[in-house]
Amino acid sequence: MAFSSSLLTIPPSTLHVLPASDPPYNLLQTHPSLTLLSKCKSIQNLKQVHTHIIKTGLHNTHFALSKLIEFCAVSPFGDLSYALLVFETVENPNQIIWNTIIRGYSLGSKPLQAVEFYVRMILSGVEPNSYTFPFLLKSCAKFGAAQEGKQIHGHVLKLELDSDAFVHTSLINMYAKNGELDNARLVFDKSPLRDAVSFTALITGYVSSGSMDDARRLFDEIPIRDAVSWNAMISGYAQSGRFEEALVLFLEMRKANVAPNESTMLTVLSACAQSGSLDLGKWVASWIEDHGLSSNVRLVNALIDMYSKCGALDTARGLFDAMHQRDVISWNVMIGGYTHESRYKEALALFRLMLRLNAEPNDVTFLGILPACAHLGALDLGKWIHVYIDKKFQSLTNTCLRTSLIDMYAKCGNIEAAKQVFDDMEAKSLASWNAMITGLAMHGHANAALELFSKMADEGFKPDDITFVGILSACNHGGLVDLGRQYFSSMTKDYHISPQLQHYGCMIDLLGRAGRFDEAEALMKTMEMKPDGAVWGSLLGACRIHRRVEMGEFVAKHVFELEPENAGAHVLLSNIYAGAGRWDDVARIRTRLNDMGIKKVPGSTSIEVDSVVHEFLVGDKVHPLSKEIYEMLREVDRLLDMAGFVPDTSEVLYDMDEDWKEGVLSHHSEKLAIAFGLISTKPGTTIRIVKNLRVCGNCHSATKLISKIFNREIIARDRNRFHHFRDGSCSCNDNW
DNA sequence: CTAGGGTTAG
Repeated sequence: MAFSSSLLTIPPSTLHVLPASDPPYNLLQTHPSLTLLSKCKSIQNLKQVHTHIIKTGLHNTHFALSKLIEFCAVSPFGDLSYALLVFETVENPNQIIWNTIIRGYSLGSKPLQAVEFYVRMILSGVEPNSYTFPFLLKSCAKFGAAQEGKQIHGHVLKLELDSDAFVHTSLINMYAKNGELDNARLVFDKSPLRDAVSFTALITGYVSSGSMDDARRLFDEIPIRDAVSWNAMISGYAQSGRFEEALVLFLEMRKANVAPNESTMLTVLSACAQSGSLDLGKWVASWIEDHGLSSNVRLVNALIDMYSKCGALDTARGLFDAMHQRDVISWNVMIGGYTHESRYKEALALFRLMLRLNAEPNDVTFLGILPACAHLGALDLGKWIHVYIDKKFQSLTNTCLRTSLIDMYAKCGNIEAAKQVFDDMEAKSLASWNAMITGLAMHGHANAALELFSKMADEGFKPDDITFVGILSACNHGGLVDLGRQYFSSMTKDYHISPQLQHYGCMIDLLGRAGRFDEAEALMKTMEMKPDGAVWGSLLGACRIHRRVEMGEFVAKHVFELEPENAGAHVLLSNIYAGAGRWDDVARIRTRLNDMGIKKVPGSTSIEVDSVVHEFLVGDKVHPLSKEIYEMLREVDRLLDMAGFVPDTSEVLYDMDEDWKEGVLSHHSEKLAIAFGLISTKPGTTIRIVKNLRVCGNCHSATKLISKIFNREIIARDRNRFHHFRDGSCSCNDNW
């Protein structure tokens, strides 16, 4: 504490205040120097006015000096240190001048200096008054200075100022902000002063401590509610996730004929956004227009956010494009909207526009844009952002941002870079550990993931359900059946985490792959929830690996029941039939798929070259370098053929979609992307591709060979995991 | 010269 708190226990002296010796008030008030004061926009302006005041002899008046000090201390264009310089020149400053300096401190970043100044005021013999305490108490509230606040409360009582409405409310607010709700309540209950303002101060205390029901009881007692009281309650509900109640209260506010203001609408729009209440959101939009607030940046930002979260992204973009002025939040909201709706390419495009317009991105921008990089595999852009963050946010140890970088690097295939960021982090969060463990799991580094898990415990972190999804998927991708079982049981027994669908999914996938169908089935029977399509689907995949036709039929029935449109499952079943040479059944499925009009999600593969993401569909001929790509493809096939590669046609049904008719196996999107990578990057460069579906067996075998023939490391992400192809083999050990 | 709220992005 910078001041001795014993000073505060000095009873306030009763020295009288110096009588004012100023010329008549109205003469001064209209003095040109003082009119100029209010027009000052910088400290330079202000110094000129000060000079003028001195020249005209006004500096001998308390009034002019107090006005000057007030401006310096309170105005956003002022300067508190200048106010102090002027203060020191004042002979016997009066109460107003002392109060103004205290007020100035209460607004600044070191509000406790207000208390130091207050002590100085008392020691100089000037008695604090009803104006002094609101500033002082605000300082204590701002700084969380509970002890000082209590002592100051004592002074208030001694001076019998607790009957002043302003002081009274300030006391309630101070206690409420310092988390001493009981004291706040005591002050409130003891006084007959019960206006909307003091009610609201206490309500806000309850709201911020999460006691919405206490807040509501008080709110219902307020004799006359003003907009601020309504806003406090509405935002309280919104912040505690009770959006419906927030919106209902807003409607009641309308019924009570209390005019909403900008704050009300910001809160309401946020609640609409989070609860998907598009209709009410639209109503607010017209309210904003009717009130001539269409160029209010904050309101329009909130509208954009509401529209994009309610699924009307293009309406949001229309508003965004029409804005004359935007701030960083406008950007961020729009980018976040695209990311949220999985429109990653548009998110990146908007980010590029942002940079072109010289708008400065901030941490929130990157939290929106890094997941988009991660999804698209845009490693170059991700790296650029990493450099940017290191340059601009060096001093800032933003754990979220670092974690987002780990996730981006891992999902873009650069697990080494992810590890580097992780190791360099000063303050790790549970999310950071989870991102790293999940990343290692995706890359098939099962043992590294498990090692990190034990290290995590050593450093005092408690794993959560997400950690275990990572751990179990590590075991799964590494084919570690025994360890998988152990971790699964440890999760419930040692960590008391009840398994969710994802955990069961990992385990059943793991057991199925290992051919432990009985055990997988037994585990499914213990599930307290119904297995979803993904769980049955992974079992179906296991049936394909182990050529279990009958069980495959049984399992597929369950998948079709849950997800009749799941084309992937139909394809899997047909592959199972194809594996058994049951071509009639293969044809039957093909017909059924056509009859049902089920469209297979088209396979697409993207590859980033020179910071541009190129996307390929099967048989794609729209790329500007299409001719060269297909030339390379022919060369690839020729070399594969020479190396004795025999295409595996057992999964040929992958090609059954109408659009795929012309696409033979060799024109799968991953092959196109690899061919493009081969012609557009220097020899020896690692090729990184991202596929939206699972890699087909044929492409997997072909890619292994390509990595050897062309001496390239090829890192491929499919919808489940990573494959590192190198020198003719793959990191997944053909287990995927 | 004073008190209560809201701050849309994550």
